[in-house]
Amino acid sequence: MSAGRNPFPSVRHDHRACVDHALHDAETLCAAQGLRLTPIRRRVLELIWQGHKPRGAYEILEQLAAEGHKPSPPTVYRALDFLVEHRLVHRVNSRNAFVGCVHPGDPHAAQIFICDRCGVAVEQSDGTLQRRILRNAQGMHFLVREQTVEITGICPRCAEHQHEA
Amino acid sequence: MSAGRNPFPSVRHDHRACVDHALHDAETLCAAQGLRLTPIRRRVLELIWQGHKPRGAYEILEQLAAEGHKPSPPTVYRALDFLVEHRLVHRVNSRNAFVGCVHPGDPHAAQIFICDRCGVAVEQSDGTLQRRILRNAQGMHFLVREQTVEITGICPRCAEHQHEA
DNA sequence: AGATGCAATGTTATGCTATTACATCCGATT
DNA sequence: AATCGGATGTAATAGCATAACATTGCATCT
Repeated sequence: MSAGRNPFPSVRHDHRACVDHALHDAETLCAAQGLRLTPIRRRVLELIWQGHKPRGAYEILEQLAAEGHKPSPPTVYRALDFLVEHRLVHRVNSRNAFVGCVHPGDPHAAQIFICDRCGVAVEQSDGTLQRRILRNAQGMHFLVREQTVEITGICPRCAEHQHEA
Repeated sequence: MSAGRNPFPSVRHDHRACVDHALHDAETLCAAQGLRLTPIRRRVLELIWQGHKPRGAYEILEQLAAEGHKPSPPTVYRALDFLVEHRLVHRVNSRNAFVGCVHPGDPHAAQIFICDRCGVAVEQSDGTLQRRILRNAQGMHFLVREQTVEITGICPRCAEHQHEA
């Protein structure tokens, strides 16, 4: 997945490795925690990892249907719920979509950067930022359950190629 | 609106003052910028400010219908688009809802704290936090268009009364 | 007045996102 | 075999948002 020190995935990165890595991590994590990575859950995770762009539930649904499974919405949403709950994917609220988590199982608070042009999303976990949010919350006696930080804009690759196309 | 130094609105705060203030600010801002705060836009803003809980578009729609207006979804969404665009309200992505902005017209990046129990949302604008996000983005050559920070949890009042109810 | 242009609103239909409620299946345990 | 619980199947519906096109109403120019 890496393409130098910029976390944005290069066009040329070995994406198969991303997928393999994600699935392997998921299997390890589920085995360790006694969770069942069923075929559907595994397949949904795999579809989410087809790229670095957040995928909608119905997009996944259609791909499964194209394969002959023809599941119904609850089936997909249940798989997504499982994956989100166990921190294998992040929900991207600003897009109503789901993207693979790069630190699976880790109870981190991610910051997600999403490109308006190409749709690619990358995740960062700035502990300092996270702590600042927690500190602000404490300052008003607010008990944090979840924090979501989503930043939209133009990714480096699209910025470079802005003159083209 | 203020209830001491904690930004969470007290049960006893003078909410009429919140609404009056918000509407007055909106009128001033629209006048200054040559924008038209039409009756529908004004009414939608007023409905959003009926409380400090984010309100859904269809919730607003139903209230308007109850008053005899019977608008259709696009009418409400157009008003909401206007209010969001001109920074009179914030969209709360994690709830698909809209809440009044306490710094109308100001191009700030807000952090919104939302109580899971009572639904109240309050807004903070921590410049340090905002700059940290921008700095992180710059670090990966990402051009920020918009940043949304939403924190869910339990507000101070609900935390106090957790033993009750 | 009449013509023109533009922003706002009305109207109809539809698309996309998500959940409720209930039935069935299947493997593990007793 | 009986039972139990988690996972999945199925049908219906709820909730959120927009596309496409018609109409209105006001400002401006002639």
